[in-house]
Amino acid sequence: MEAIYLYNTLTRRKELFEPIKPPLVGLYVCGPTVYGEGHLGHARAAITFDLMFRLLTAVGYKVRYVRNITDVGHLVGDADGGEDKIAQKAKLEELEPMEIAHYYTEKYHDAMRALGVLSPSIEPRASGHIIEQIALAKKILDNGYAYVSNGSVYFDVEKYAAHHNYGRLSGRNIDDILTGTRDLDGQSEKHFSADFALWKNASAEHIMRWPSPWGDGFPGWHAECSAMSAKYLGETFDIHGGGMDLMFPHHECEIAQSTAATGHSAARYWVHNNMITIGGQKMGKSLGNFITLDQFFTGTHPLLSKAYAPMVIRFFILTAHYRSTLDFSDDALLAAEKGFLRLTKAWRVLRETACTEPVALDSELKNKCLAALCDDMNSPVALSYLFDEVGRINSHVDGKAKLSDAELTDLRSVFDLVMGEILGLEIPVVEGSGTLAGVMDLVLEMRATAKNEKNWAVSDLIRDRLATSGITVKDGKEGATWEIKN
RNA sequence: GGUCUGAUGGCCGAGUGGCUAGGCACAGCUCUGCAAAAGCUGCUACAGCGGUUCGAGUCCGCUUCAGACCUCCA
Repeated sequence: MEAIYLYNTLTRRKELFEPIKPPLVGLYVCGPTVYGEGHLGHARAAITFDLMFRLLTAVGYKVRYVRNITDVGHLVGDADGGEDKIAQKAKLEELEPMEIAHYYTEKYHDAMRALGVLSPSIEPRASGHIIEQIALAKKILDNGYAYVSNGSVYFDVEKYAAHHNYGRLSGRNIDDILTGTRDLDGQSEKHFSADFALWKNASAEHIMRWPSPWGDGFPGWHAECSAMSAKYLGETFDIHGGGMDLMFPHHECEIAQSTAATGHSAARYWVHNNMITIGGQKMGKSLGNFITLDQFFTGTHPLLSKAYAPMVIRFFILTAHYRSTLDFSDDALLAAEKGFLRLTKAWRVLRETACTEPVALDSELKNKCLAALCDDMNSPVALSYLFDEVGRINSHVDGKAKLSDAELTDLRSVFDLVMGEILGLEIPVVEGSGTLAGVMDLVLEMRATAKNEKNWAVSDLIRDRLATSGITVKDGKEGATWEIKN
């Protein structure tokens, strides 16, 4: 099995990945809070860990990939009167909270499918695990790391910090956290503002509520991931992933919760993807500078010159390493689209000319690509190796430098494996079948006749009119071919 | 203010001290009736200043600039 190296946020260095019980791997990733449209940032997180899921699987691991849906418990503000995001939106639109959650969950799934993101092994919802979250809060209470206050349960950060290292994931100093947060107004339910809710008392008008030993309420945001990861992956598991912006407080609190409940932290490797920026600034809800995935797919945003195929978005994201910020611009996307088209054209050639039988290969190209991917998922480098082959493939098509059958087969299996199986890219569908294909055959035949008669006026007219309709004619050595420009 | 990251050619973006990442754009050439497509060739950058080293984009220090987190955020 290929050795995989991953950058572990916990140790701030690249480490050899060693699962607890090979070949099993437990992977937990924070999914979306379903109260709004998905944007490019959601795509990046999903694609990053989709790549991890695919890579681990491809090298032989048996992965249980758990990615949650947060449909309750995510507070708008940390103030004591903080309202649940989904409940707030529901009130605004006079909908049942679950209608909101359902609507955006469906939209999220649609977008993920389009982006080639595989469905995880389990996709648990926070609202379906209230019992587990109550149990977690109880256990932490029993262990003395939480307190009940006015029907809510809060995690006692100061007490926890006295025995454990609170802040080790995010590199935060507990003294700074505590001294900086002692000045609470007397109204607060919390002892310190750094304390966070494990369970939240629901006020009379609050629409999302469940019974608990402390009265009606709802679970705190951080509790769900600890509860669900423990339920499906066990008290300790291999990898926990998520966006860098979740490092603090969310992931820090998760570690504290698990440690307070079980005596040890749950995940061994913490992996964080970086942000998408726009004009050098983080793309995000709070800044209001995000572009939704629907807008990309339809081209309906002032910053977009056109619609982009989901696969182009995926390719664009994979051209950067997951731990670097990736700056979005229409120009960058345009460039990515052209590059992607060039790469997939070569891939299509391989699909059409090379033998379909899978071969056991140990080619240099495959090894190079796998080595790059296994080195902390360096997708841009793997792609650069594939690009190196495009010239050879095109020369072969031009008849300038023939590739042997063995070479073609080898190239095809590497492209299928690396581009398809691991990077999850797909060749865009060309509607070159059925009625249209028949008509095009006829049109190109007529044009060929005109060309033979040196009737350039007619042949050029055909070509130009087709171009107006979005069809590009390309004259090759063995006759003309066509494709739909997208 | 605290903590942490980063600064690479026209643009995007890799680079684990030692020969050219790659893509897009651009220029020239080949092919072609013309064009498109494709191929070939060219384009050698690492914020600034010091230091370590036989050798630094890559390590160390300082400076400048940018960003992230410290509230919700993928």
